[in-house]
Amino acid sequence: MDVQAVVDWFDANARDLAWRAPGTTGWGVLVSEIMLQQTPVARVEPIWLTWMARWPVPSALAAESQGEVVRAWGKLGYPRRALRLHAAAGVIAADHGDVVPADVDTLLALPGIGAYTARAVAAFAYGLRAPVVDTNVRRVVARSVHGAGEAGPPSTTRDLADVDALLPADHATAARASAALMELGAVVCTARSPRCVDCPVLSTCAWQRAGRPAYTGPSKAPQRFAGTDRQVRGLLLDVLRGSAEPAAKSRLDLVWADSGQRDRCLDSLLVDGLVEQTADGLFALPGEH
DNA sequence: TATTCGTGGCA
DNA sequence: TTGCCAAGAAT
Repeated sequence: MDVQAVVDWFDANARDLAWRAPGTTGWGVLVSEIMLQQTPVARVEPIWLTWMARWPVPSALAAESQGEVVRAWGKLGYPRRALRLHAAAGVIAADHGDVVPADVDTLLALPGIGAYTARAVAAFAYGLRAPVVDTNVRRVVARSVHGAGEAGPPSTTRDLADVDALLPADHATAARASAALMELGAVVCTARSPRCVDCPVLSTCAWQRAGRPAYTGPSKAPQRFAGTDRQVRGLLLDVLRGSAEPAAKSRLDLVWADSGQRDRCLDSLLVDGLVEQTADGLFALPGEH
């Protein structure tokens, strides 16, 4: 595919996202990438702005209690991300001079940072050539290169190689291309109702040339939520987020009727370190009592 | 490799 | 109304 065409399109059409503002630090990029995992841009932006004002450097976040960080995470979802980011900030402050590393392998060693986030930070914060593979890029490659309606099951090794083959040699342009491919998937080459009329690589798209065939690969497991432990954990944690003082179990019991599931979920929150029990048997966010 | 882990908007 | 989807990581 013609990656340069995507970069040119990006130059003219990039969204004006808060973390793309000139002067955003590696820390700012890292926080944005963690928050954006499985979470829409619109929900992240206000929280990110709050965090940057409150904790402008890793050591500032690391000095905060876990509970306060979980509370400030609000309803972004997957609150273990907040705990892991807090832990990563501690390592960055202690071992890396309070500066987010630029090296992919060093980033990968930090809690909560995986194959995507490590390369996203290297590319977007430091302008390095690193194949950034997220759900958007996987879809763009599946369509424009492989002619498939959507990406098949992820394979880090194969996905990285696919994107690596597309990136130009020099760091700055490659980093720009990584951002451009993601943006194309997020704005034009979307999962449903792709806006192909606006696509900068329409003329060379393998999926388009094949007549936009429907996806034929294995179907992904349906993503349920209602009635799951995820929902119950969310309800339990929401009580503690909204409470300045530790709460009695009787208060937590109100959020879900099934006591077996309720207790199992509370226990898993304790195991995860998202909730702590005080000496007098009450429940609270960690480190706040 | 397949599951688990929140939350909410939208077609 | 409800299933699908949203810049994944850890296990």
